[in-house]
Amino acid sequence: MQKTNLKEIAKTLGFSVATVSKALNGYSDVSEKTKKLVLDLAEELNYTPNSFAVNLRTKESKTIGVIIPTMVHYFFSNIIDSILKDCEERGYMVIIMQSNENYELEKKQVDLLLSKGVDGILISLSNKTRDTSHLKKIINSGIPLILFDKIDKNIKCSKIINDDRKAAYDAVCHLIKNGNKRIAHFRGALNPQNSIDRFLGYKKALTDNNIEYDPSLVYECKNNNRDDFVEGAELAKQLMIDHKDNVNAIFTVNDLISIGTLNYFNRNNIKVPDEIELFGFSNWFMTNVTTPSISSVEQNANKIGKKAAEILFKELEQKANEEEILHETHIIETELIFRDSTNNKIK
Amino acid sequence: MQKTNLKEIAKTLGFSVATVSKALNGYSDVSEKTKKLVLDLAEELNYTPNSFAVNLRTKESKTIGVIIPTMVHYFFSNIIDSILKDCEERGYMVIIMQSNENYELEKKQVDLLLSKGVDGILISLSNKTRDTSHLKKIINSGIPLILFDKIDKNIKCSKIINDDRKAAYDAVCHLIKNGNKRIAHFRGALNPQNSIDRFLGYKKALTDNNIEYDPSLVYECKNNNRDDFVEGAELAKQLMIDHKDNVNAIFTVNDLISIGTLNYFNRNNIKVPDEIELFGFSNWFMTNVTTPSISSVEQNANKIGKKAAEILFKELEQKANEEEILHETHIIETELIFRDSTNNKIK
DNA sequence: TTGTACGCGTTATCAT
DNA sequence: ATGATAACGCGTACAA
Repeated sequence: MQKTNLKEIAKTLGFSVATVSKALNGYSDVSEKTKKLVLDLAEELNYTPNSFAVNLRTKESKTIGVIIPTMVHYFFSNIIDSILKDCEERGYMVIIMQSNENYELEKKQVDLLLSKGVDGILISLSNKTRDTSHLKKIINSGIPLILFDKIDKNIKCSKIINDDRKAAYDAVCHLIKNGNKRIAHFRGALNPQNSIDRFLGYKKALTDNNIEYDPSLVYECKNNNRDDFVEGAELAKQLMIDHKDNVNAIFTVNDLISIGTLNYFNRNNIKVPDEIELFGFSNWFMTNVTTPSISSVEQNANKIGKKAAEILFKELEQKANEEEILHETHIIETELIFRDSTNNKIK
Repeated sequence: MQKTNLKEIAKTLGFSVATVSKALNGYSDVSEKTKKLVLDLAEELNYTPNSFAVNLRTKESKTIGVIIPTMVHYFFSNIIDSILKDCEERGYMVIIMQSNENYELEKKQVDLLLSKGVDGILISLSNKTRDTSHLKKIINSGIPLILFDKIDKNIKCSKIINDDRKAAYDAVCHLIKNGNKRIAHFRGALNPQNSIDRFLGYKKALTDNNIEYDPSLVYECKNNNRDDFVEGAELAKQLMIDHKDNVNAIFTVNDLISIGTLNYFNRNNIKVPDEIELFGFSNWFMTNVTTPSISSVEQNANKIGKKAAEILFKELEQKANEEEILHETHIIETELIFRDSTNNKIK
């Protein structure tokens, strides 16, 4: 079964290509009879327009591009999940690329997407991205760009983020309200903005509550992803060596580190939350099933993805209508999820 | 900065469009001088060919489509990960769609991909897919189709799979060699082929070792994904009620169920592996960090993705050369990973 | 209501 | 070595 085209249909029906095209696209200036004739034959021949030609003609591809650091991560895969669903409903397709936290790759991928003629681009920047010329290139091309989660504040485009600093602040305040004064922080690497913001939230919570900030209680996790578990356990061990009886709680930059930490405590008979409380970040579903379950921060990844898509389509429409495009920064609310790794008398 | 095209370059340089095109595409019949002239100007103007036009002309899009049941799953996200990497290297883009285990959606997505003019399609079928007319449509369109993991044996195309039955067989044989005779199986839902095959492997291992198959030792997990943890714990509880002192080991259809099961045992002071041994499936990284760690089956998701891409590109090339396309079924080897939830004296 | 004719940007053939 | 021209399949302004 070969693909038919307008010419074929026109020829067998004795009409012109133009009439057939109009009939198929629901133009009003075509008689009901011929319209039906055309539609029926098109149906029968299983006609689908050649998108290459349509793209060339209309200059849009009904395709958007997404660049993320990695796919193999529950946070990002959830974001992608909702982006896909949203785009699907609107008849758009999604091209996904992974930067692998590699700036050069990210740059190359932007070029690829641009050359491919996508209608819009969503990016969560790699940790190594400093230079943003590639982003400016997108904007100069007149293609809507939305940054999410890992953003650059100086780029003139819409952004969808969590308020990491506030979320961390709230989590640590909860630990403080529980009566803890010596609160450690297993922070992320030094560069990523999220990691910085969570650290700053932690610090501010302390000072706002008149607790002296003690740098020796802050440990840095350098690894990524899967190794976080191991590093969480190692840091827990080190923390016990350094501060044994002088620490009441830990706030970790992500859940896997928390789980690693918990694992160390469980193995060494250190009672959570009685001897030490634990607060994670991201509300990965596994935190709900550890023993004890771990309190964490829900980031609402699905909402981030959904909002990102929503704003993109809004800008696409504004562009089509030649309206002015006003960029927005949306802050997706986070929630504290209280579980058994913290005392929760006061909420 | 507006997009330039061949006409622009040709005009400002005083050449014809044809010459410019040739120069850019490295044809030999163009003088070095003009070649350099063209390339320099193209560079300066930041020329990139309009892919819509290229697609229309060459009839290929350098884009492939992938349909999977869900993105939010470590197995699939790992497969996607390696597909993306492979395609990237070859300058191809990847459109990803999620069927959400919904047949109607899967069918619609195939149509979308076809209408979009992708050069090839990779699919892992939804559990509900019985009718395969949409797959035949792909084949009739002359577009290479590769099925992976969740396949339909009757479709004439290349396939990449694990040998689930053998993997399950091997795992259960290991449990038997450890001296266990009463081995339970927490199987998956009744429909999916993987779940059936793992069950059959379990059963065959028993009979091959002269152990009577006892249906009351087989429990069905009906849930998907995240709830598997909870169901694993519930089934463990039920198993203890039903067979308390008359069961030595459990083989579960996936790791999350194993983890749920382990969690129940840990909470109830049932020693793994001393009182009961546990074998999972998929080698999710979390099995390595539970206490005790859980023996599991490595499926080599990355190899599956990589091989799927490799075969696709091979067929693409064969098609381009008008060679005959011979479909292959590749079985990606699995490995037993022995950890602390089983006794491993004999391997 | 229908058809003619052109253009979208590129590649490829065939002259020159 | 270079260029004129057709073609890919479609949409649309304009003429009929």
